[in-house]
Amino acid sequence: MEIEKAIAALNNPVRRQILAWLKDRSNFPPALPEHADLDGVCVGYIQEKANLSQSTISTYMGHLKAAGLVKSERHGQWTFYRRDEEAIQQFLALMGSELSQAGN
Amino acid sequence: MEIEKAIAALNNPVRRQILAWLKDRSNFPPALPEHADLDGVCVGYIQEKANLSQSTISTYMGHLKAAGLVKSERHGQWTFYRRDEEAIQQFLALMGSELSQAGN
DNA sequence: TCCATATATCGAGATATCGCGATAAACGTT
DNA sequence: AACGTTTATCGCGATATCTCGATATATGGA
Repeated sequence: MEIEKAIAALNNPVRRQILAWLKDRSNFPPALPEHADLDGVCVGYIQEKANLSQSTISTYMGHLKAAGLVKSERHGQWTFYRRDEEAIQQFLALMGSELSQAGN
Repeated sequence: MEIEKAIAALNNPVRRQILAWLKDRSNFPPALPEHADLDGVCVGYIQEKANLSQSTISTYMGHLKAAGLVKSERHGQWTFYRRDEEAIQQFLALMGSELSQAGN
C-alpha cells in the first residue's frame, strides 16, 4: 500500500465506486461456471457496471492495483480483481495517524 | 466537511504537511504578543515553513478551508488558520465507512 | 490621506489527469 | 496457423491542477 498513490487513486468517484462495488460480488453478474471457485471480478463486468470504456476501466484497475488497494489474478484471458482488505485497513490506519491530532 | 473536496485537498503532499504542522502550534514561530490569546497560525508563518509562494499558500489554505478541514478567523490584517478537528474526524469516519468491508 | 503590511484573487505557462478509440498482447479454441 | 475473446497499452485532445508573479483588497498606523 502506498499512501501517496492510494490517495490519488481514491481522488476519483468512479474508482471509489468500483472499490465499493467490489465489497459484494453480487453487485456483478454471476461468475461463469468455470470461474465459480475464483474470487474477484473480471474487468468486463466492472466496465459494464461503470459504463465507461474498456480502456478507461483497465487503466483505473491499474491505478487501484498500483496503489495496492486491489489484488489481481489472471486466469486464462480473464483478469480477476478483488479488494485487498488488509491494505485498505492499513491505508485507513495510516490516514488516521497522519491526520489525527496526537491526543485523539 | 465535503468528502469529495477533502480527498482532493489531501491529494497533495504540501497540504497534508500543513495539516500535520497545524497539529502543534510550536511548529511555527511564536505568536506576536497581541495575538497571544488567539489560536491558529497566520498565512505568513505557514508560507515561510512550506517555502512556497504567498499566493500558493493562500490558495492552498483556501482549498483546505473549502474542504472543511480547517477553520479561519481574521484578526486585523491577519488570517489565522487552525485545524477543524471535528471535521477531520468526521472525514476519517466517512472514509472508513466508505472503504471498509461491511463485516469490518 | 498616504503608506506599509498581510492576505486574497487574477492570469498564465507547465504539468498531470481524464476518458476515449485504436492497437497490441495474452490466451484459448479450432 | 488463424481466429475470437479479454485485457493492457498507446496516443491524443480536453480539462484540471500546480505554482508562480502581478495585482487587488483589507486593515492599521503615521
